[in-house]
Amino acid sequence: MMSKSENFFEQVYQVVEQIPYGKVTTYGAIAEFLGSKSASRMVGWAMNNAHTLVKPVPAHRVVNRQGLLTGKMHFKGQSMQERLEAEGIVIIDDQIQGFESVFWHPNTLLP
DNA sequence: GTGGTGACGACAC
DNA sequence: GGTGTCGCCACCA
Repeated sequence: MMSKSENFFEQVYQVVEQIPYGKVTTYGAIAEFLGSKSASRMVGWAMNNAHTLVKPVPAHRVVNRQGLLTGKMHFKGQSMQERLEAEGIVIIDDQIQGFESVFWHPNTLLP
């Protein structure tokens, strides 16, 4: 059968792609949704691997628990901040303003 | 097969 | 209250 390892990453990609426009989520929230809240590092690593995916993943909508654009350095072309601002999100000093207002929980996918 | 690393988070001191 | 350390799981050398 298929490797279970892909399931974890697959879940991360699925959740990230389901992030609605103008909303953002955190690594910890995704990790928690997957069942391992402490596996936030794995979520970040999944984003790194998402780079190799054929399917586009809005990784720019994923920030750390503080609402800081920690992974912006990994983005090519336009900055991560520009993309978020284009969605109506206000960012000052790499920090999302009203982070709680734009914070989207993966749990929203559940009924 | 082992060790080190990583776009983080929470806890201990 | 800031700093330091561990934990989590998967990938690379």
